[in-house]
Amino acid sequence: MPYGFSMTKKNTLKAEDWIRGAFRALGAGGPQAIRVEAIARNMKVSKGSFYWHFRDLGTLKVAMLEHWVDIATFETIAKVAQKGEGAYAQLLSLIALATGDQSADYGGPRVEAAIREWARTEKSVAQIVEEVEAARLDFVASLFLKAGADGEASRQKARLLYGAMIGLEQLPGSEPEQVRRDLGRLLERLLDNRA
Amino acid sequence: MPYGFSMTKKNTLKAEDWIRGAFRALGAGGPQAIRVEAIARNMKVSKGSFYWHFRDLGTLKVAMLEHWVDIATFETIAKVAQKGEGAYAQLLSLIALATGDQSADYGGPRVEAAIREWARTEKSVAQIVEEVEAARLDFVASLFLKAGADGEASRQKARLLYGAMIGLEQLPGSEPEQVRRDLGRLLERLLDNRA
DNA sequence: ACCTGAACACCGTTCAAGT
DNA sequence: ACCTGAACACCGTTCAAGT
Repeated sequence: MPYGFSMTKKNTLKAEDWIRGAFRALGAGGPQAIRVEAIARNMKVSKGSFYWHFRDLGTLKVAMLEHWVDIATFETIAKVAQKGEGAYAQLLSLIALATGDQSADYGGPRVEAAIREWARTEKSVAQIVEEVEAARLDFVASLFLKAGADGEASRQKARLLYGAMIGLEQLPGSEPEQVRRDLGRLLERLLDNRA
Repeated sequence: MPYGFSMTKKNTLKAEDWIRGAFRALGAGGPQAIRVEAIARNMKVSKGSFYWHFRDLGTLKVAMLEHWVDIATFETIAKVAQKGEGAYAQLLSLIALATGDQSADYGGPRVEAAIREWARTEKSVAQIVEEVEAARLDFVASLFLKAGADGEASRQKARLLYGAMIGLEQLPGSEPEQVRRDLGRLLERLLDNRA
């Protein structure tokens, strides 16, 4: 059995498994669904287990946000940057990363929306989201720059593309493929140096 | 017995008594101290009583904020406006109202600070506080206008006085009389039309 | 090392029953 | 009309005891 799929493996958890479980709860039920007891129930484990891995609920939340910052910003940026096939291909793969992976453990549109909702009610979270957003915009702008736009135009195009990503994902009933197609079209318009 | 002081009266409460109890909790323990059980304990009454007066905790919170808007804005403004002894006296009585009444049931610096803290974590509250702040600034500016300042200067002076009120009150260990004296001095400088 | 299970001290909400 | 008291279904946290 070469690839260790998910063969029910062992039943001992790591802190990361709790973080994964917490993200599932966040994506499914929003920020206030991050509760020790409920997550434990879903993981079919006693809540006492949680306290072996974390000091308390606050620590888990901080860990979640750190994780999210890494995955949702740096790791994604790194993945796209490593493709190194030119700006257009990189922008396309960014769109794919941002719209896909609904089943992803730590991310995907559902978690993104939940974190935005979280930020609406907790200022510490709002601050983190703001920073992530700035980093993402900078990165997208850098790709447009590489594609030939000048400084100001690249930031403008980045805002349009990124704004559309957020907005389209939050449109009720928008399917991932639809969103990806729309974003692809927008991207073409933005790269098309007319107007 | 002409004046009904607080002769332990009867023991039947009204919705308003719960609101008063909730404000005491807010002033003493901050926004997250607004809990049915804890307030009931302090009022020496069963928490079941609460549910005769309010549908749920959320309803109480909404009622508190409505009350606060009335008291902290319109009622104060009305009180000051009715003095009608000229702008200077009105500004002084505004300062007295804003700095005094630490023991007030629904207001005073302590509650003001707690509500500001509440606004930091709940956006609906933040919005209300913003509106109240705008109304207060408008009113203070109107007094400076009446005192002879022109439009822009009156708004500037209003911001300075109101900002100082908030800031001085939050200074750790600042006594009400000290704050009132400082604000009085600032007021003189602001009315003094040099500079 | 990792987890269970029970315990503790809280919550909000409901509701029959009392006055 | 207003309140009590108990009940229910939750919480977070701790900790001895198990493996």
